[in-house]
Amino acid sequence: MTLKQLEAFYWAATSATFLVAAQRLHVSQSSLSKRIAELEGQLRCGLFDRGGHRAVLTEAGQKLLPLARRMLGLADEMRTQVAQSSGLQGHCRFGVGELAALTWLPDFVAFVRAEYPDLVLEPYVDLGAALEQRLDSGELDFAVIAGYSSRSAIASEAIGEVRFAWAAAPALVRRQRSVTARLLQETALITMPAGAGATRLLEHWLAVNNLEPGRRLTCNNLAAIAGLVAAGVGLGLFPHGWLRQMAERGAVVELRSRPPLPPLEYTFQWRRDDTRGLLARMREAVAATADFSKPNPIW
Amino acid sequence: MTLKQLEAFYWAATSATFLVAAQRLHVSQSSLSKRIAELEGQLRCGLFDRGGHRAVLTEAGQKLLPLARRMLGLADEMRTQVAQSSGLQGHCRFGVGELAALTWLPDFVAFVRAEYPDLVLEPYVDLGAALEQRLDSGELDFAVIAGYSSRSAIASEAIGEVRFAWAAAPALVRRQRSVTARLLQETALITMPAGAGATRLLEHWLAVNNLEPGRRLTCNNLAAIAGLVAAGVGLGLFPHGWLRQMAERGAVVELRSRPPLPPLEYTFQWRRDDTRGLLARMREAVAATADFSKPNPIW
DNA sequence: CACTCTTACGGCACCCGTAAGAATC
DNA sequence: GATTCTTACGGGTGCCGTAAGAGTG
Repeated sequence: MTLKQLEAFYWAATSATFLVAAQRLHVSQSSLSKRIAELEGQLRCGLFDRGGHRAVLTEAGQKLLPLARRMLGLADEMRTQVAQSSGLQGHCRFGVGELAALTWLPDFVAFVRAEYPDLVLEPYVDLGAALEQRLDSGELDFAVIAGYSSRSAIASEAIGEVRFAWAAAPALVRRQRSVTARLLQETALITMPAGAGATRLLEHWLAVNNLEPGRRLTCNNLAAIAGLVAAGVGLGLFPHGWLRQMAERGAVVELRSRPPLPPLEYTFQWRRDDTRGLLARMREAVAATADFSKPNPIW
Repeated sequence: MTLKQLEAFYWAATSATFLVAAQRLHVSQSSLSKRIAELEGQLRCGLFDRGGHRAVLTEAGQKLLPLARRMLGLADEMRTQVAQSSGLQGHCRFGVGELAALTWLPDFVAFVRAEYPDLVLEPYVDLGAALEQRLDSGELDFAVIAGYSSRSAIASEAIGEVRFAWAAAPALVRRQRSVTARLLQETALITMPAGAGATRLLEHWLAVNNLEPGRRLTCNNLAAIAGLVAAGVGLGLFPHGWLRQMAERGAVVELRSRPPLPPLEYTFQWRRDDTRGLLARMREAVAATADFSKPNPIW
């Protein structure tokens, strides 16, 4: 019996498929399968029922799972308590919403690289809904996205909030500086796809205020949206701090709306059953760098 | 980091020397040393201070030790709770006093082999005092010997008692059937070496009753002593049940003493810091077979 | 047919044991 | 010099990844 086997078992048991678990551990799916088979041989009892389409834990496997979890937790504790390399090591795969990817991500990566030089970060950018699903399936260690998760297996903790403001090209709105029903009707509204936090926020605001935009244009890339807005294609929605920088260059002007958009709450989300010390450290690191409104330095 | 490394560290830390730990794990001392060095490399911190003659735990090592203990305990738990081979496996090295080796040992080995077919037993026969020392140094997992240990690191639990009786060749005592001061003076007293449980019991009895034997003859082999007694060389001391069988064949006769010899208490002894499930099982097995008075079947 | 897991197999890396070396008492 | 631990070095085993196979929905 080896730690590798137990690690393979743990991730296989808590991931959607063996393949997902294998990718997480950075081994081939074949290796992971063999590690588990080896463990089953050692314990002389099946841990997975391979009858169906996907392998599912047997009774013995379910008994073993908490033990394996404690075991890996102990291994973690050894590394952090004893190792004088006070840092974490290994890989950490996490999800980031598009907006956070363009504002907060560089700070976060820099912070973690300074704090834990031996930890390899693997950010994955996608919509919040997709990230939640990947979190649930075991592909990600954590995610930083807008709103709270509705899945019971996923825990969410508020980490910060972002204030959004409307933006448009100066030529589009001339001297107008507020969002009116008529403006919305006459111009396109450029947003992230449904499922993105900012879009959910916007939809809610529109419904509550009984407004409807004339044309909708969605794009899954916030930087592209900024370009579209600056080009006068339509109205956009951007974090406050970011928008200010764009406005200073005269690329866009900021518009006010009545009522103003509520702030969008960002949360740190992780699997409730994942008790590794890594997560507590990452939560701290996220909180320490939580400024989602900051303009991206490349702009 | 592997379980083998942690196992090596644990036994090295709790044994007198690396060599003892290596013998316990059935690997070469070189391998054990390298496993530990490897672990130190993984944790990036020294666990042993090799400055002196023997390696001694550093502060980090002392912090790691309880974690390693819990880890190995968990591994044990996995094997016993999950494995359908309901039994223990691996090696178990234990100490037995000479007397118990000739009476109780065969029963015990048979019992354990039936109950735990995958467990390899390695009995080591010696005097109680020597066994205690080996227990302390980490060479033995447990010992079954007379009396309680005085070492603080060793725990003792009463397991059973043995009643002794005097024996002599019929020709030596003629019609006399009791041990008198005169008989003791005139004939030799054949005992196990000092340090054996029965001998300690006897010394105490002699001192309390203010008696002194004429000649002493010690032998470290109880079977040999039986032969000597049967040959009329002197008086001997044997477990009650065993003596009865010898007496039935007419080889010896049983003598009574006033006051009679008190029973000799046998204990199961183990290292207080050894919390493996193996030990609890072995304690049960010892208790289940605790008949130290039974005649040896080979007689 | 797409997906998931297992089996076969060649290659490389790691770990073991023997034996010699360094250091302590 | 005896003991304890480390280092050097061949040899074998075990593990990995690629690729093909078997079974399910």
